[in-house]
Amino acid sequence: MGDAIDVILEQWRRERPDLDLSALGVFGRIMRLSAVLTAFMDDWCAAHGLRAGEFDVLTALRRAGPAIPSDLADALMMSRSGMTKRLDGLEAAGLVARTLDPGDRRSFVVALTDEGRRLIDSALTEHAANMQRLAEGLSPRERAALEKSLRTLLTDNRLSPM
Amino acid sequence: MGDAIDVILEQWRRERPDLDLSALGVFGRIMRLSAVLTAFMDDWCAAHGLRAGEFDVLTALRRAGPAIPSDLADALMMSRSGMTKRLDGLEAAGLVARTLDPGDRRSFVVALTDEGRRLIDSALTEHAANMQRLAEGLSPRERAALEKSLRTLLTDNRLSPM
DNA sequence: GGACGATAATTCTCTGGCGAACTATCTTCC
DNA sequence: GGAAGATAGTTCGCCAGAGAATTATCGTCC
Repeated sequence: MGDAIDVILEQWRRERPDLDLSALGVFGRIMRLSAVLTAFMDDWCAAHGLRAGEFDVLTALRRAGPAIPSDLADALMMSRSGMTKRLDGLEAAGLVARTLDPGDRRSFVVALTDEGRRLIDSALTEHAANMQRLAEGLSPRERAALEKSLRTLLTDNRLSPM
Repeated sequence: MGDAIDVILEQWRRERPDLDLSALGVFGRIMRLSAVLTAFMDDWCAAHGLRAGEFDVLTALRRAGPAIPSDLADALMMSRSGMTKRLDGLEAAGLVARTLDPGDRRSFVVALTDEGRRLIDSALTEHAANMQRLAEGLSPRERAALEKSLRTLLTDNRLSPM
């Protein structure tokens, strides 16, 4: 009835009973789920001829509309240089287009091409079904409570100081 | 009263009302929390003269005792070649030692050195306090429910097929 | 007991992403 | 209106980690 994290917590209880590492019951599982989800998305994207990072850019553009590279980088919590590379690849693949930003000559507006929009729209249907299926193990009630707790952790950000 | 994921869900509702992407309320937050936690650990480890990956190896050895590189790689869900590199660094830093495995001449037993053990034992105290503090926003009740739901997601693994 | 497939670790190569520099443009402030 | 700092995007160099290939050893099966 336990998972890998239960084993780890038990090991800590044995080796360092003086420490309370029980919070790893939450954060350890979050990290592991993230790793598992990442691996899943990598595979799934590869099967659709995309890299996971590219999929993220396409979905961001699809749901929020055209954006400048800096805002995309912020939204995806990554560096601007990394975003430059991703956009290079997506542009070479004909999935996005950089056009001049009329309001700021330092910048560009990135938008989906027709092909990019078609691709992401068709992939999204399957993606939604995948996500739905992954969450099936939880009752609606549990899912709501889970979301609420995760939002709490994200929101009151006790991470900054140290 | 919303976070970044609430915004994203609202955007999807507007742009693709035909799709049910509500499961992103769970998985999006898990991915974001993981990114935030990773950034936190990177900074904190750097302040202690370690890389986050090295910290993971040291804690694995500390709680589970000496192990061979393959098992360490599996436990940390990473490749063996990556583990070789990490161990090279840790060995050069004098924090772990590879000794011959008497039972299998293909392999080595990796163990903490005295210095490695001292380092990780002292870091762990602060680490436990950090984790404890990060979870403070949740009541014990909420935390238990959160752990249960996360364990469910980890355990009934609907990820494999496609 | 020898052949053959599995496993352990390493090396090599490749790649995605980060940070630091750099250029161009914008904004602000006197 | 011009100097000074901030911001946008890119380039460059670097690094951690993945995967393929390699070598050595183990385990198994006849």
